[in-house]
Amino acid sequence: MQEFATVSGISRPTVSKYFNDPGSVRASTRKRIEAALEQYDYRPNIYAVNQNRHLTKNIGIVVPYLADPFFAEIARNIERLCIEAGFRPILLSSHGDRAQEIDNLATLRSIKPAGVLLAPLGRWSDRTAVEDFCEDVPTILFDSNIEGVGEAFIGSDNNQSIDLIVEYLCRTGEPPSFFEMRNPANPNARKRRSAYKASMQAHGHTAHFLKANGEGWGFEEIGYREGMRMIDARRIPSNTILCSNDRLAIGFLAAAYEKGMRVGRGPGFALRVAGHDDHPFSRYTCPKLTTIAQDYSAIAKTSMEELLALIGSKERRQERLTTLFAGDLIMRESA
Amino acid sequence: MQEFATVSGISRPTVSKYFNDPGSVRASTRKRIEAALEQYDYRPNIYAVNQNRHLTKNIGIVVPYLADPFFAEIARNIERLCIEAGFRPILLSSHGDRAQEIDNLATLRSIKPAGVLLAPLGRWSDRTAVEDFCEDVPTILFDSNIEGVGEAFIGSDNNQSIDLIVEYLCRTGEPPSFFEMRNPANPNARKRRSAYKASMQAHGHTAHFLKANGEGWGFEEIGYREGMRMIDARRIPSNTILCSNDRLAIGFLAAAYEKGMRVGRGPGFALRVAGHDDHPFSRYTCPKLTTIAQDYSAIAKTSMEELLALIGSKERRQERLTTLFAGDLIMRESA
DNA sequence: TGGATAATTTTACGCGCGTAAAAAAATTTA
DNA sequence: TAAATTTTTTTACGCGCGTAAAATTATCCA
Repeated sequence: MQEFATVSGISRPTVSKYFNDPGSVRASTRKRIEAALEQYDYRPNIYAVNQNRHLTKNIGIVVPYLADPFFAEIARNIERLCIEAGFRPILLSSHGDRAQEIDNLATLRSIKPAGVLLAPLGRWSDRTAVEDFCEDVPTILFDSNIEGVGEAFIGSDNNQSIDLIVEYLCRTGEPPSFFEMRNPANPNARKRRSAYKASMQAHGHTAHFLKANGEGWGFEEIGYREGMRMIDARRIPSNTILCSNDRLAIGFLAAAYEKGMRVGRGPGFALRVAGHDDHPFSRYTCPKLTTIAQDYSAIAKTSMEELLALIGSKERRQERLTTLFAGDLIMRESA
Repeated sequence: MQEFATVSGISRPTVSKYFNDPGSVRASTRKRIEAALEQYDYRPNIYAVNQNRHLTKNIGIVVPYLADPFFAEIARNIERLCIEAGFRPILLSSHGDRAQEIDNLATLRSIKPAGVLLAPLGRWSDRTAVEDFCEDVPTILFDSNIEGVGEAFIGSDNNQSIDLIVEYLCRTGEPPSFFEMRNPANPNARKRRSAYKASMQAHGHTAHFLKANGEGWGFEEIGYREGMRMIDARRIPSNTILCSNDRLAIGFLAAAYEKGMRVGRGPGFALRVAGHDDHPFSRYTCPKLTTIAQDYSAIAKTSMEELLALIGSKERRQERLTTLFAGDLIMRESA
């Protein structure tokens, strides 16, 4: 930097100021620096910069499972917003694994990020570890809530969205059974379960659950395997099935196809199947999946804004903020 | 570190040595340090460390499109191997965008990584930018080859795999037409095209191409839209279709389903459809997709090994190495 | 037990930059 | 044009660590 400052005819501290905030130097000096910059293409050493800045310009992003295109998409949104705000995103995936999530938080700690956007594993998360982390680093939770942890939570309004699709299904055919994991790791899954139950009651029907055995994040496989089992066992009392998420639905649709059950609405169809999330693949299932679209663009935007506000204010929130976005019904052929 | 060294009764340089390589200090001192470590949980400042180490312990990983589960999976494999080797993986996605790829390389430059594993966009890559980068940073290409760029390329043997599936399809039914992008961005796609042509000739058939219009990385959408168009136009001369990759096949299958064409082998089926890559979703299509499984575990492993060797040797390779792995035929219901 | 060898300590410098304080210069305002 | 204000320069220190060289200590082997 000394060299570069010399050749551009500016003092080093001024050049340093420029890189921290180009607007903080006079317009004429800024021009001179930028002119020199094109000639010599110097760039500050990121490690030296971060060592001396107490607050880095890094923002950590943690998602529970990056191989799920849903999270890949939302992460991409957040990354973009992050860069636009002048920060450097550090994307980490927990790969559905508790230990990996803890590792990721440790990694982020060492990075000394200005803030973190965390979509936790949920029930599998080490609550204490996450809590400790949130004590030290300004963190905002998204997608999956852990009550009381982090400065804020931004997610979807499962009550609204489930009621929306239950109402639709009831209005246009038999009331749906609810296909879900027996022991869902994701808090959303449990919210959706109770939302389904409440919604069914509100519409004067009794809830019926189809519980899939299995652990882990291989939802398609579980949906397929357990779907096969249930169809074989004739355990399905309704011709309408609402799946807790699209990935389960994708597996279930594969099972229904293999069993020769025609999925769709209207006469000639044996089954209606609906999902939740508007997974990127849900428009290429057979038939295309009727589902709920989460507003992940809004979730990404709000999460980022909230985090930037938190970073800017330099102090923590008094009360924890919860923001839920409504989902949209995406009507396709499956229900 | 000085403080920590004092309380653990060791000198700072020795502690520094320990963190660079725990095996480089005497067993007794190692024990003392580790004991103190549990009490005081000190950790070296990563920025100060990287500033002073000429070679950081970072390894950059760039994939062209992380929302594609195929790349998410291979990235996860590489990340794991990276950590096991004592390095820190930095995962970046180019999101199918040329400018983003250039950005990613710039980001990696600033990180001063020990080495980089790069799966380039292919035809869309800025060859000069990638070349310049590879001059400065030890880089190994995987998945997509750019001839002459990087120290090595590790990928799949498209000639072998395409011949394998063409042979299978010819042996068990009508010889396949080849469904592909008209202007494929991916070098593999072009290799597969010529491999298909050669294989068909070798089996005494003439090649026939179904060329899909469209740009970008939305292969499912393109496969669906163009599949619909071709089926409508009755442009498909064979009852067997080999798709250049699984994502196109997923879209095509959705089109076939919607058009009421039963896909599968044997009597009663209108169409056979095969893919390539063993995409994570290919086992949940309707019907399940017959395809070629790339050995991405081997690709990940070899790429990593090659890079570590490169980093270890401190000098570049004399001649560029190319390693191709054979694919396996995955027989499912679609063909 | 006495060297030979290996490991550690002491001392010191440098990495590339942020940043504070005082002095100097440039710009704006009256 | 002189004074007030803003910006830049000069000077200097510190961040937390890697690492080199010489001196010291610990360990090993015969």
